[in-house]
Amino acid sequence: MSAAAKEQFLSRSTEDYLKTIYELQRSGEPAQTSSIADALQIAPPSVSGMMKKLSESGLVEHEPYRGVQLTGAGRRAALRMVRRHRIIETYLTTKLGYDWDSVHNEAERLEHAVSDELVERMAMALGNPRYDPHGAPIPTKDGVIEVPVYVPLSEVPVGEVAELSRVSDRDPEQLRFLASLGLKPGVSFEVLARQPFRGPTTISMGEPTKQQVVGHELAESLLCSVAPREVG
Amino acid sequence: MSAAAKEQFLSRSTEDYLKTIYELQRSGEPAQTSSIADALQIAPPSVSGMMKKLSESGLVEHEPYRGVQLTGAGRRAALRMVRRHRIIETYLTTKLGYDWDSVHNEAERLEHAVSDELVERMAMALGNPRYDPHGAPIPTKDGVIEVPVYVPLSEVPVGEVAELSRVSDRDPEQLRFLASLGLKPGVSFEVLARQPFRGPTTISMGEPTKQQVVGHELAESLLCSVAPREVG
DNA sequence: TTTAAAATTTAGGCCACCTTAATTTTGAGG
DNA sequence: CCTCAAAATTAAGGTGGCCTAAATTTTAAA
Repeated sequence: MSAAAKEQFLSRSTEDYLKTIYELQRSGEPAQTSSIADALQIAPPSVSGMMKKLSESGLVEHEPYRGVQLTGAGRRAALRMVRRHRIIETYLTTKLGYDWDSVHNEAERLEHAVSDELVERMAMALGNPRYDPHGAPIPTKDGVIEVPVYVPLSEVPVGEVAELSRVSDRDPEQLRFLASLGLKPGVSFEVLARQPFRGPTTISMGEPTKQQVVGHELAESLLCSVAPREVG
Repeated sequence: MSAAAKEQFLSRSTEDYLKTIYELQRSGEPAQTSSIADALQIAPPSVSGMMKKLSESGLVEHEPYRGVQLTGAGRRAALRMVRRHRIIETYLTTKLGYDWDSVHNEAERLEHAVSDELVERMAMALGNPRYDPHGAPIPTKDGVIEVPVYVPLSEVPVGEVAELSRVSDRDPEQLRFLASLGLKPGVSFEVLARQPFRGPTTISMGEPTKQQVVGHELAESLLCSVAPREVG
């Protein structure tokens, strides 16, 4: 009776915890209780309790006072949720006319209610997309996810040409603002200038070419791909 | 502060109870505890407990030992769920290639997770349909529902021409069987014969015309519209 | 009219998940 | 090495929603 055999039922709450841990743990470090509590808007003791249960279920490894890491099973379950979330976001924007700033909340609820079959049907209808509307990679059905290397706009060197690859889907207001600037994944631009002391970055983009000034905080959350320089 | 003002949050469980009561109460009679328990696959005492809570919330009127009836607010909430369910079923069959026998369970989960906005977007994408794939009328956004008069096939007089209007969405096997016979809402047929003692009904339908024999139990669940006879 | 069967409610308990308050562990600075 | 604030855990308690067993009410049949 292997661990893979018991494809257990996970509560909505458990699914949320796993997805959150996955996202916090992307840096490789164990996820801390307080970060999880923060992300889920829950009191820390609730997290402690749940961590004990999750580790008894073999979904995380919990070293008390140190944090948790997903096990293989936990990671698979988390990636399943991530796939659902991103497929749903893509479907809602592409097929039902949602704006990219309003899909996150809807997906947050739907991801717990859809069946695997529905997810795959949506993916099929979309032509198995690889990225969601915010530029985030969509894990495959078998839990494989691309791990791109991003550089925040705030760190793209002046003079460089880069492409905006990914933005956070969390803040609707920020997304509406980005849309108003024409800043969405896939857009190319050149970094013209950057002021020191966490100052704004100036870029040029679009057709006809236009200059934009982007504040430091916002620039930090705009993840870009820089064309890799030839190694000479 | 009118009762309509407090558009309260309803738990998933509450939504299920209200929808069930609505469906049981269609005859006009109060819904009985045991019927509700039966429909929701729940023990009767659990229902009693919930009835007390629902009546304290003003969603039902509970006369102990006699059953419950929806209040205005309860009925509105129930119809909202019915609309969701039927819009979702229609969307899944029309836009995502689901068969009519598999949409019920999916809708049963999704109806609790979708937002009003998503429901309306789906309805819009479908052109505001009036009936779901099983022929059931879809309530409007404001809670108005058509109440057609049906005659079960088992009671349509021999010699009559009628149209199949509605079938139950509950039993996937029955739905697959009906599909294999070509029996779906909208199909017209003539009743050729019926055996007594709850025997089968024979109908002719289709192009080219074909005869079908339908057992009594199945015939009871096939709701038909008979062209109203001229009053002469 | 009595009384057994059926339906319902009350009583008491369990589980999942959340809370606040108290306690323990950790690790940075003196 | 010691102190102490921050972080995490344990303890204790609440709510929602379900259960079973027992008590009660209704019903319908003898």
